[in-house]
Amino acid sequence: MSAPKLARVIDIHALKNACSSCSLREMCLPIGLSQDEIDKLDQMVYTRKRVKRGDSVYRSEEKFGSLYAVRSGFFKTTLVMEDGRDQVTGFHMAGDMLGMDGIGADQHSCNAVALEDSEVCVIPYGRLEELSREVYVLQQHFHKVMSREIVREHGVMLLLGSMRAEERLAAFLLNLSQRFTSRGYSASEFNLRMTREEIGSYLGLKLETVSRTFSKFQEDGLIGVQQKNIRIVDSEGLKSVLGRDPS
Amino acid sequence: MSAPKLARVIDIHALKNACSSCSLREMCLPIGLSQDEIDKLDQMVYTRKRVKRGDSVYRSEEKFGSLYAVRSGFFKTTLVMEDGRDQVTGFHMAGDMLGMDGIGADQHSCNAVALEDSEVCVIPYGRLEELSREVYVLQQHFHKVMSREIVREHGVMLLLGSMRAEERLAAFLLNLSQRFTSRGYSASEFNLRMTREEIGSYLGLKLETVSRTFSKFQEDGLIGVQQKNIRIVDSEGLKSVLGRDPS
DNA sequence: CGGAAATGTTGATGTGGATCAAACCAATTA
DNA sequence: TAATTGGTTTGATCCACATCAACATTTCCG
Repeated sequence: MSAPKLARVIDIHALKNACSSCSLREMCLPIGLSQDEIDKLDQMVYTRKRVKRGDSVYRSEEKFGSLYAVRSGFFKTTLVMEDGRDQVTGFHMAGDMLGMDGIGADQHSCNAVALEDSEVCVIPYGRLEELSREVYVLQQHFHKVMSREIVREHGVMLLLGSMRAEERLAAFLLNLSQRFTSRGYSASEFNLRMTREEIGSYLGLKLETVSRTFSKFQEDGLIGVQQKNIRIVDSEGLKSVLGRDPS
Repeated sequence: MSAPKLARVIDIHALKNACSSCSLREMCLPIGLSQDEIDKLDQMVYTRKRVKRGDSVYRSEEKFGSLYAVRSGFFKTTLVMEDGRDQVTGFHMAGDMLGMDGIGADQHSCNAVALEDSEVCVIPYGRLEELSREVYVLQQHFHKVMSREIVREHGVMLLLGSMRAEERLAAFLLNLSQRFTSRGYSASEFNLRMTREEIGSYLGLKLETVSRTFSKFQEDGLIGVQQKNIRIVDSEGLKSVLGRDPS
């Protein structure tokens, strides 16, 4: 009588951890894989890890061993200069992959910090390499994920190198909105998980400038701001902030 | 009498194009491969392409098909915004890999333009995928190359987001110097292949600021500048420009 | 060669965003 | 309910870099 019960417990546990039943499978590693192939993934991704707000998944200089797929929650990645200045290099949400910076030198080169209580799937890198030699679609997909990270960073470079404060913040909001949308959340209303200072650090601005610009957007009827809550009122207007000359 | 002659011509040609005899094999794809494996590479990299100064290897939106290893010469990669503003996202020299931005969306997302007459090895991406499924060391190496590109871009983000003009230029010069060194050229004297405007675009500065900062470094005895020729006089001094507060 | 175009330098002035400073607000904790 | 803490807003002022402008130098090419 107890054996079946135990079995069921294990089943439920397996189910909970499986890529095959993950709601993110369409935007995470399993994209395009057959059932067979996803089963292989399930064997590879055998750990889930909770990360409390403020804790990190990995830190700069730490030995690299695994990639991490964000299962739930919200992360920032940061770089720190010798003199202590630091910079946010990205914000990451469910379905995003973390840790690819570590492959090249076999140690991480940034910190991945949870901005709220979160959960990641641990993907042992050696296993991923193995499996992607066997499963073509997986190899292909993994390469795309890395490539897209490169392209994402290109975009940030453009933002930091060529845009004015208002453009940066507009681009930031539109990008967040788009990413929430593609995850099935509202495009027009969401909660920021990061502080003004973190936004500023990401955008190469000071927190006061971020705050002032939010206020200006609000006055101009583009958005509604109330602390961390953002409503996008006029998304076309926001878009038109990009690439319009200073006025 | 003519057969051997022809054969020799072909040999020389093959030799010229072969990864196995390439002087860059220690910093390009062949790193760590056995003779056997390099022979396979030779079959994959069967085209060389000359690119004249000003011409591009690929352009944004173009269909992606191959990666390119810089064999000789010097390149910049650039992004263009809708409104025409453009931004240099990198400078690339012998041994560097170009085109990885194209994998994710199957089309290139930047322009790769030769800053001097150059030569690239064409690496058909499908073949690279195939081969890296067979040859573990190649897979590993390719992943490292992509990862390092991510890390390089992190560095640029830090530079653009957190450094002042002098720091940016010092970091730029030190980086160039280091890359020339690792290719066997002088660490202390080299020729810039790009204009002040291109440097400025890369560093998020105007060309006038670049020019002024060069002059200042010269006055301070850190470098010697004569148009495109740069001599690094006091590399420790240059390093100390980084992360020192405005003075 | 010589003239035009591109590139680089330097000066004078302007400005977007940084810095400094003071409240304000929301969430905890006592 | 008050006190504390971390985050946000807003105003006043400052400065690093942009902009505008004039000129110098190099490169290109008929």
